Amino acid sequence: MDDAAGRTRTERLAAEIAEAIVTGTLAPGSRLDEQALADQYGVSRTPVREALRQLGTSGLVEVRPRRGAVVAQVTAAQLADLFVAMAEIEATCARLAAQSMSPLERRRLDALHDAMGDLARTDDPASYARANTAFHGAIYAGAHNAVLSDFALSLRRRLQPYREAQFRLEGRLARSHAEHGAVVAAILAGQAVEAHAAMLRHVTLVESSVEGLLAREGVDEGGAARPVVPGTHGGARRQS
Amino acid sequence: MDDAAGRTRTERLAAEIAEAIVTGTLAPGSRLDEQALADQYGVSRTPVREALRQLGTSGLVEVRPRRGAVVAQVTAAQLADLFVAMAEIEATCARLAAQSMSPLERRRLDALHDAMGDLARTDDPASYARANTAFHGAIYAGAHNAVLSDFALSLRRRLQPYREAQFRLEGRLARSHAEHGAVVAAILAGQAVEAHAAMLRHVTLVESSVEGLLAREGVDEGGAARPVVPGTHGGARRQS
DNA sequence: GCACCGGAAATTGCATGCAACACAGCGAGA
DNA sequence: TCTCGCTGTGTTGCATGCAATTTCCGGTGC
Repeated sequence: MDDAAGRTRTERLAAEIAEAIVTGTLAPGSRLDEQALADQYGVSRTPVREALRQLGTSGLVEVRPRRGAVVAQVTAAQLADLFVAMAEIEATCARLAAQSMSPLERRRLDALHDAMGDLARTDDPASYARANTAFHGAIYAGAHNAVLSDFALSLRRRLQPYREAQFRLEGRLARSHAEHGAVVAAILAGQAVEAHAAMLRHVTLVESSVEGLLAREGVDEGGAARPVVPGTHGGARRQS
Repeated sequence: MDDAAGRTRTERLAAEIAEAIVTGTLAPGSRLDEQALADQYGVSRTPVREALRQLGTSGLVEVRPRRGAVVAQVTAAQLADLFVAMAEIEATCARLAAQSMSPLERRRLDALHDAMGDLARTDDPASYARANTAFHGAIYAGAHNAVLSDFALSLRRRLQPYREAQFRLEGRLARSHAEHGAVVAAILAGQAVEAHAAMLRHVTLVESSVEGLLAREGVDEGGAARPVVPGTHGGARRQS
């Protein structure tokens, strides 16, 4: 368990806290008490503070000067912005990928897409979700632009709690795979405009699918300031 | 001078160091010694460390575990990535702005563009640069998407040292204004695709203009790992 | 009953101190 | 002469302690 691995405590803390937020263990809006976190992870407040600042700039937590940090509250409006931004960035990556992916990258993307077809047919949401991350990651990488791909990855992380549940929707896997098919076809053919459009459609559909889920969970979508709670994934343990 | 203004030392430090980097006072690659910065600003190492971490996540400085922080070195390849990303994001914002700007926002954008015409004709690079920031900011805001506009602003900040010089190029102001004209026309007409294309063209032209400048300053553009130094703007003072 | 105000507890912001690691310089051996 | 290892110095990482601010809570006046 002691995988120090050369990294510093601050880094490990940032990673662990981020993980806890992304997986839903730390619910949005919950207070991040420095001393409590320090006790919990067996360190002092200093590395905790640095980790929180770091997560603050990346948007996962909100640090209010002299008033402590909380897990970032995402309102419906902000969630919509995040999804729109995600869709646009992904679509841009897809367009660039269509223009600049190497033949090897294209073959690998095609193979990955094929493999996901099997997962969709056997209806294995967990495996599909993992492969889905790899699929989109391959397209980010194929854009050959570190800045865009970093941003896409960070957006994906921030949206993680909200998109996980949707793969369990009936038939979502098959539809997702079909949408991917359009993206892959356009990229393989080097059709930039089509790749952009196909990806934009795909991610927008994911968004509406998530919105449907949230609405079903009783989230008032019109309300502006009300925070959106992601679907509960496993026990949301709280520290006393 | 003591404008504490409720903000914490860490925040002010982060802002000041960022300013120093953006304006070129702190040259890329220069070491950021914690104790030296602490002495320079009359604080202890703790807020300096936190500020550096913060700037680290936003990409302005590079923090290497146990090896100190340096002002982010931007290689030619990374600079190209930054400009491509900037162009794509700006173009996306322009497309969204064309779709969703309010009539009031459109009128203001038009007025701003008109005012910049005068600045371009009287050839006032400093004022034009300020107005230019406002112009692009108006388009980010017009996209009505906080995530995209934040990202665009942060990219703009990171590229600031590299784009400042280009307004001094002969005739660049007039050309910039003409390119803006195409963007504004498309946005006012609600033509999303044209707005995207016009903005992409504009920012790409800025990029090639900057690349021309850098090449003239003797930067080996083919070399991968060699860092690019921005044009010197004023006295690059060093701390002893 | 409600708003306002003052004091105590809690929590953050920051300074300081110590230990661990990185890097430079020097000397011994091949 | 070159390489390797050792030691010393400087810097970073982290723990701890104190001061300042916020927040909570009870009391008072309206």
